[in-house]
Amino acid sequence: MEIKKYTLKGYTPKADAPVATSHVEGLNPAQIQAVTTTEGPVLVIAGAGSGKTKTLVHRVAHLIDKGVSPSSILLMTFTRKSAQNMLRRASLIGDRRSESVTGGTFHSFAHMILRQEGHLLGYRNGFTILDKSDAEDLIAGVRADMGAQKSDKRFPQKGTLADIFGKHVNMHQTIDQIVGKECPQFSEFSERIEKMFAAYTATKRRLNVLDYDDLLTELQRLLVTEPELCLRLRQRFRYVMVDEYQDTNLLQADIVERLVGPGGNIMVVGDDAQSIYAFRGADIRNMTGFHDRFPDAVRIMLAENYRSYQPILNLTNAVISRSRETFDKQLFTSREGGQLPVFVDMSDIYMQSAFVVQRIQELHEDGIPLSEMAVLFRSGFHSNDVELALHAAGLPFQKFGGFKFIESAHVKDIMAFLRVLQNPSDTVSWNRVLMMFDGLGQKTASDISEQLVVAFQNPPEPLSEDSLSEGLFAETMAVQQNAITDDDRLYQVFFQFAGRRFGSELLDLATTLSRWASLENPSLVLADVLAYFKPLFEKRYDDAKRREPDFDTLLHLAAKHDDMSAFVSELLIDPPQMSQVDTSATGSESDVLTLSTIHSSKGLEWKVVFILSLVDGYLPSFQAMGDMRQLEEERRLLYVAMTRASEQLYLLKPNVEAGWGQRIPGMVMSRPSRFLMEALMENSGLLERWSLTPETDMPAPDFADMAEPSDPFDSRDSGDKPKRYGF
DNA sequence: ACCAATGCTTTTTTT
DNA sequence: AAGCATTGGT
Repeated sequence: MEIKKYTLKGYTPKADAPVATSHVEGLNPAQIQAVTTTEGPVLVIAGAGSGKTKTLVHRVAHLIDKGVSPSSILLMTFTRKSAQNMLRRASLIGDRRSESVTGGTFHSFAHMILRQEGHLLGYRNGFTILDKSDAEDLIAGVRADMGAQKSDKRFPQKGTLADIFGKHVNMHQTIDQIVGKECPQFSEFSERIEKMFAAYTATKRRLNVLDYDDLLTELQRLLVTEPELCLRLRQRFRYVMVDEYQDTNLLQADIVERLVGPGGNIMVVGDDAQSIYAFRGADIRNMTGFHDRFPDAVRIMLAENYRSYQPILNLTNAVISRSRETFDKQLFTSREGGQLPVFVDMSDIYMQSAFVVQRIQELHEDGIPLSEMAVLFRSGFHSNDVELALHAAGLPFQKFGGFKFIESAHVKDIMAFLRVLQNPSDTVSWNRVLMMFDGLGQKTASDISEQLVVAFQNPPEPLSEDSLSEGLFAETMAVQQNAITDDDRLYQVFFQFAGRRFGSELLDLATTLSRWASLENPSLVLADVLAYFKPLFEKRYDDAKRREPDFDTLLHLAAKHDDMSAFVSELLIDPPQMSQVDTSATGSESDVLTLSTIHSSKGLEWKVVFILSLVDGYLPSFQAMGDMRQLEEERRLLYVAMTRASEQLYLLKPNVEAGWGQRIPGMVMSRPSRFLMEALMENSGLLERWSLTPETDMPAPDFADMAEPSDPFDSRDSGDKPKRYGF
């Protein structure tokens, strides 16, 4: 008889009685050492699937069990979601106190501190966060102000400038060094670029905005310039743990070091073989040089794999062992059996989609839930065709990575309204809002927003400084300068434009904004904003119908917050990573397939994993070819993807037309990823090859020209019979 | 001078 | 799908 599950809403179990047994049961010796070495610096090298999360979870529980206050534990993870997951798990084996552990990303932690202490650096209360494209817009403004013509191809574009600035702050190198290394063709401009960086930084201050990198640099500045605060934080967070340490950059390591202080308790966990974020400044020396920073660090290695069957590990080990760098661990497992990873080549991506759909349906019918299967790929758009096929087949899925909905233009429009409420000096958002009106373009918009900045930085009735204590003064100023309610500064500025085509709309906007500012609840404000925005929206986007469902998504997110500013900033700092959901088939979200970029799949696992388009040019990607270090990162990317699988791994290689790219148009990429080829040089038996046969009796495509003779994929020397696979 | 519509190109990966 | 440059309209 089947037992139906029934969830009691609003009911959470009482805290378990304190467990007498220690939190080391079911752990191996290395894991136990990691859990129980609580004092001093500890470096844990944790291979893929080695129970890293479990170890961290047990360590939190163990610390609390020992009497450490949960509020003195800080857990830094890659996404806030994974921090929450861990703490939830810790509460299951320990007690609910672990839920009050502080956990999150570097950025969210920095944000939290800056909201509390940012005034020490001169930030006003409602500072807003610039995402990448906002930052680029602002940089474009600076670039123009400093006399670079837009069309001046010889001077770096705004995106390039943003990259240079980002690397400069994250990698502890001068702009000149970065330019020389990353884009030597711009070397002659490095002085001007440096000046622009200074101007950009000054502008952000003036506008009371921070970009992503500022969250980190400003936290660092705070720790340096406010020794008292630094000490206070050290005393508060006595036990610091950092997950995915291989993907941190020098700036983050510096923050950790200051936060921990000499003699502090720090555990970092990472895997040098899974470092995949060097492109944004991650530096593996944080791990390899950990001993130099913390000379008495204890080093622990977790190499036993509890996730995958041996045949999968054999292949992943072969892939990573060809790396230029040396990794001193080979994963092993005691999980017996398991099937060989499967390699399938196809004539095109449509065949690939058909295979994915059909195989998933079969496995699903065999009883594997969709939630235990994932389709992984290098870049967001690689899954486009598979998505169509899944939709047509009625298979529900969710997609992670690639384009995020928070970045789409219409969502940014909506958020711009909320952001000017929070920070009336945010000209980037003002420009977005203002340009929605007919007859109001870039020039007028930036004129108006510049006036607004001035107006809001000079309150109509300045307070006399000596009448108030210093602290109270700062606080009052902050409130004054951010209040859009009950003052006529908006009207004063907008009124100058009353005669223009958009004049009446502007005055209406001022009234509307004041009304919103008086509402507290994010859901209420958002609902009102959406109603106001809708006519503008429909005029602006000819595909408005397709975009409109996002209104509901946004309302849904707003409902989770009761504070406006928390809603606005968290959407940027901790964006919902899901970029697309298709549950049209079932209407429910209980059992859905995962599609994900490899980057977003980090730390997760599935029984069955498909890796799409394992073709040279996609993985490794074209852009990475020609640079040894980037190429090695691509290899590790493949390693990460393959080690997500616990039971079945399917490697798919369609021929791909390089339609749009830098490369020769019409070129067909048909060679399997070089990393696979290399891995199979010594032992081609690590894989099983399937060949696909169309249901109709069409002649099989000819792959003979795809491979060179020495190629392990050459069908001429594959002795075993290819498996027939019908469509 | 400024705005808006059009047509071309460009697409890694993410906090 | 969004950015960029061009062009035509006010």
